[in-house]
Amino acid sequence: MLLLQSFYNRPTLKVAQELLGCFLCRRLGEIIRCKIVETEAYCGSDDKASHASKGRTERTQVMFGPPGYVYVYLVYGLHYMLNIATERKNYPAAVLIRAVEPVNDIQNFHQKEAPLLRGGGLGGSEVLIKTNQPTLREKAVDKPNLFVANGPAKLTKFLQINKFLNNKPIFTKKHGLWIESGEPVPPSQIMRAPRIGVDYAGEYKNKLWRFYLSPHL
DNA sequence: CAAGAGATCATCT
DNA sequence: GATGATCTCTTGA
Repeated sequence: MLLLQSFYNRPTLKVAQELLGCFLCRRLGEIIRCKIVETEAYCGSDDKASHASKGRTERTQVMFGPPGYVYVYLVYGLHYMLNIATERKNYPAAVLIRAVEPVNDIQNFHQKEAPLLRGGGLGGSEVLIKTNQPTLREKAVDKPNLFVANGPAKLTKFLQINKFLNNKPIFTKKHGLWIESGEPVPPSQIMRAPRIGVDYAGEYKNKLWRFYLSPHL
């Protein structure tokens, strides 16, 4: 079932958790369906880790807009991040999608990306996969689905998400990017942790606003 | 393994 | 002019 705008018009911490287990869908010729396994919440102007803490700017206006709109921006000059605005208009908040697992057999499409799995490093979200261990490398070859998109920049690259999707609604299939509900995840399966890369955020750096499902290898 | 650096640019001061 | 809501590769123990 397609998630409608009302789904996103709720407290961001709740939306971030309920997105786990849902399916991020992208139409690129075929439809690629990916299970969402890691998210982060960015809540309000007081949240020093949030772009919105600097006030309303051209870049951050999406976060201040109505719920259910896509916020895509470039970090470190090369990586796109995928966020979805949450809560009411004028309350700046969003959920960052940090990791997904393609449901399709990725060998069937995206043949350009597949070679990266063979030789390249793994990296990715530190909680999901701990780096370059040979055993994990072998599993990556064996189960590429778990590794192609286990990081916020890796998933946007894999799904070809860039600035063209900025400010587009995700509660319709019109723009080729939408989210479908999945089996509800029991609260006991949801892990919490501090958000990544926000050491500058004062007291907010310690907030446990990152949510993920335990990796299954 | 852990730690560090490089890549590279839109955005904001 | 500085700075990242990152990833990958290299180095060195």
